[in-house]
Amino acid sequence: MDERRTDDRTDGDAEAAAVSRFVERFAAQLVQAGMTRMPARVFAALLSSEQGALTSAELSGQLKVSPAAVSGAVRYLAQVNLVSREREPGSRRERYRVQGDQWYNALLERDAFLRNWQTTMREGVEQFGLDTPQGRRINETLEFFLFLEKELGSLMQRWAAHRAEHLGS
Amino acid sequence: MDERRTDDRTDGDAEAAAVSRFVERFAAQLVQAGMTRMPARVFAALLSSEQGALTSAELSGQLKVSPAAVSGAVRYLAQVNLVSREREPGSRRERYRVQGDQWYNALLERDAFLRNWQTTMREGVEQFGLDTPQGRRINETLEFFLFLEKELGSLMQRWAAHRAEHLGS
DNA sequence: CTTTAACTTCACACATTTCTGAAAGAAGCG
DNA sequence: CGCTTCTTTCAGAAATGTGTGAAGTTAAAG
Repeated sequence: MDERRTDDRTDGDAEAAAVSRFVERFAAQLVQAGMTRMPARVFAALLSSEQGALTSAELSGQLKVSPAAVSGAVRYLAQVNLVSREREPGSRRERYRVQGDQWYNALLERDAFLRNWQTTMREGVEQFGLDTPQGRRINETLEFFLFLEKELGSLMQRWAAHRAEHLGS
Repeated sequence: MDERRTDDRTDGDAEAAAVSRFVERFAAQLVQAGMTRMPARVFAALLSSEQGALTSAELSGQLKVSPAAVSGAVRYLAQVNLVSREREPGSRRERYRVQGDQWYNALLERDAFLRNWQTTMREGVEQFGLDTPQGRRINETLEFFLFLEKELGSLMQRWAAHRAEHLGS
């Protein structure tokens, strides 16, 4: 173990820089996977925060972006259930928190995608008919999506079990 | 069954329009899932083609885009193993073909993603340490990715079995 | 070895996306 | 009930991405 966290707060700046490196690197990978930049950065920052929650001002400062940008990013993240909003009682400050079951939800959200794709494929099969090569090819894709939907359900159940066994929370 | 394929080639235009609708719709969904537009359109067109393969000129004409655009799209698709290039012997024409195991490969390609993410998460865990909430949170994410990698492997095996059983090819 | 057909590369124009600053909108506090 | 503080909305500037046309490259055919 090298220079990680020089005991609590001996050097806040270096610590902050290290956090920033991790945040930006993770965010970049999320972007690569299709997420837009600002939501990715906000999500990474929240995941790296001690409490798993930060205020708008904290995010704005840490990521060096305007409050408006944070607002937009949070709106998106809340919509896809990766982040929840908390009103701190007795203040107009709002805290944004990463969901404990973040990726779980993110994957489940893929189900909606799969449904849409299945619909499209079904229409394709109808249009071309199973007596054409195209029709059969598209039908196989449809079968794959159906298979995937079924499998992802049980996969997430196994994850929930695995998680409960290995980790307290 | 309504107006699908009025027996072979009675009305090529209407048929072409119907194909185009399917292609564009499917492409739009691929775009929504993160693929760039032109590769998505090319892939959808190939999937809907009778032979599962088209020449550059055919794609260019059908999608109403320049050869340059097709070239770029195909380069990408070949890179991610969704399409293979075939040289028609005795002609400078090239045919692009959808892989039979398209989605299979697309998913396997995700493995590379997972590895990268795992690396980043491991660094995060090291940086924060398991004695911090952040560290534990990031560690759980790492565990999830490890779990996912393992599960996806067996999932694809099951698909291969399922496919072999239900379909001839 | 030249011609010609097909594909590719590259610079640029157009379109889209993304973030900011300013103004308006909520919500506690005096 | 108005003041203050935080958040959101919106128009526009800046950055980014995407497809085209023209020139360049490769390879078959004469």
